[in-house]
Amino acid sequence: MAAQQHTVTATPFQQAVWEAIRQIPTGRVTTYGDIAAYLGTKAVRAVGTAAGRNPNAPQVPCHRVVCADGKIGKYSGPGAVKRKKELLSHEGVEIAGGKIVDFETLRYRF
DNA sequence: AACTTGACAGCAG
DNA sequence: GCTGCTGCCAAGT
Repeated sequence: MAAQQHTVTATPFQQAVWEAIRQIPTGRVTTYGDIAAYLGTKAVRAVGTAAGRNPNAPQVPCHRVVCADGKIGKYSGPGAVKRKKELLSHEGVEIAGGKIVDFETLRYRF
């Protein structure tokens, strides 16, 4: 009888968000709003919250998720935003003035 | 069970 | 063009 294990069962919503982010290929970016729309909801805030709580760091490239205006948004850890810029720049996404260059072009569509 | 917070987005001033 | 408020939904306290 298996007692309830301490398995941190993330809610279906969270898993859906991580799966959506996981589909973003390298050198590509998407917005929280797009993910929300892909999930069929308007809860862009909830999507952002889910991304911040993402325990699958390398598997879920949440650094490829930015604001709808092409701004970087936020990230977790010290020097978070700066690190996010570096990661994106390293993947071929050019950033200028804290915003993505040719954002609409690099924007990935589900 | 209720209130507050939160990795946003859109519109008004 | 920037700042501020509102709306959205879920998770945490």
